[in-house]
Amino acid sequence: MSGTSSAVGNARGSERGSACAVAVDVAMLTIRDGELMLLLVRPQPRELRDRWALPGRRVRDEESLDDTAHRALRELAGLTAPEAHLEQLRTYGDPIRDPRGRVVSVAYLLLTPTTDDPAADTGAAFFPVRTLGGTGGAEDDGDAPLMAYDHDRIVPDALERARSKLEYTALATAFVAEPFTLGDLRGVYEAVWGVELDAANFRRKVVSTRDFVVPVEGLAPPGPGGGRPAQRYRRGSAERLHPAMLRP
Amino acid sequence: MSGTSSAVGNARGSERGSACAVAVDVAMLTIRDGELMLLLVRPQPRELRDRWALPGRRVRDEESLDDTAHRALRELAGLTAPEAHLEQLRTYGDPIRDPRGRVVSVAYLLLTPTTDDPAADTGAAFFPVRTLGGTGGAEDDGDAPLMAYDHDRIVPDALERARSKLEYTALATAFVAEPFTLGDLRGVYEAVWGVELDAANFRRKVVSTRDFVVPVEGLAPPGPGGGRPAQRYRRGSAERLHPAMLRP
DNA sequence: GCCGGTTCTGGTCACTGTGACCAGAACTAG
DNA sequence: CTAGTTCTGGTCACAGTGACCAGAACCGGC
Repeated sequence: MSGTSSAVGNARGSERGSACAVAVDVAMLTIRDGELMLLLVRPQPRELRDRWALPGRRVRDEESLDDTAHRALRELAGLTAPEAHLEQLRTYGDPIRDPRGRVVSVAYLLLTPTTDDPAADTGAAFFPVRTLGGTGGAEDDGDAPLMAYDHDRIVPDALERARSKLEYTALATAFVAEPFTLGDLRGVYEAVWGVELDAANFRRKVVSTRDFVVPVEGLAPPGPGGGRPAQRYRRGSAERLHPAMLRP
Repeated sequence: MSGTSSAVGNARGSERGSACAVAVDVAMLTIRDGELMLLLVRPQPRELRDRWALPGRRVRDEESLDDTAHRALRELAGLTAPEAHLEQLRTYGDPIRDPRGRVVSVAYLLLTPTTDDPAADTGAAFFPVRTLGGTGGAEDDGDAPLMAYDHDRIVPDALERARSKLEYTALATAFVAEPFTLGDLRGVYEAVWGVELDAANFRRKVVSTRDFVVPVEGLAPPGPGGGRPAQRYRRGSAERLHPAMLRP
């Protein structure tokens, strides 16, 4: 960023850098009904109206990249995600992407507890990741939503990032609202990884990791179907898991 | 990248995206005499001539980001790194960085076996990472080279990426030329992590990881001071380490 | 040739963390 | 009350690791 590169200094004149457009695309993940969901919007170009895309906006002069990410969600889906975890995924900069000119896109990953539905007039919607195809899910079937641009390359990267970060960081807590139970947290891992975990072993691991979660007053009532009431927890201060919790 | 973001579609006119400059900065790491080294160059702006910077160039219209990274090395240090591992680190895009205008910089990490010295007329040089300060090295002393722009934020990120990637990938082999010995490979870990490893345990771990390294014909002669000749190896096809080799 | 120092290679042993599994606690639904 | 559910706590066998030891194969100096 800033200061970027010695090239800038020398030149403006002598260096042949073009003024590419810079955009931010956001892969917003959340969990609904035990399923990992991704937010998609309708691209604005006429010829792409039958496809889906990650919400994305051009970066403004005075705006940080993180701010652009939040603005994209607000403007294109009517959503705000103040509690969310936002991190850069990577930057996609192939010269040949959009015939109308070069746009370098900084992709972001956003993890958040279940939020409101997208504003109806935006046409945005949450899709179960399982149905997207080519994402490691079970149903790589044909009726996956068709993606615009190169977003079918960004989405798998975002999912892989989220899945691997759950292994060695305490980021799973970004998906649940406080207070939560260990069952809620286990549900996060199961939804993101698409596997079933042993409740007892999961509990042992989480509780034995210092400051991963801290118990708070009170018990959570069982869901429909019964079960013993569960201890409530809130996020702890730990950021990394040592050793990692590897997916099966 | 491409296709970047629905924003592009709608607008060009209606969307208020500015045409930021896009640059690539490269953190080139290699190992010399058992020490981890970072390539730095002299910034071109007059007022920054007493500082050091990562080699960086503006991205050209027709050029991929990866190509820009290689060109920066070639033009600013006279170096080519065909065998190297090149990966994106992250993108630095704070609005306030260079007073002359906004430049979004895509930082790259490049790992390579020991190469030639930089071309003398470029003023580029390799610095022991240990002497850079604030990088987890032992000597965070005052006479660390002064960095230009925000490159003092990029460098620690690059080092942390390299250190953590050695834990869970087979990337250490990117630092050694083939054929190599397990002692060479152990030297990579020791240089990057700044620790000493037990030779026997390291050997057990590496050899037991399928396709991490594969033995080749012949023994490497001992260095000065003696020692038993060592088996030669080449890189295997494995990319990830299961389970990870954690730094002590 | 001998001897200490070096590195490489192969082995043992105790300990940690994990997966598989079991069982009781505490609830819901019928 | 009973069957089914989830939560919580426990055992056991096993894999991987760190610490350590010892022999193999080389060097240099005496």
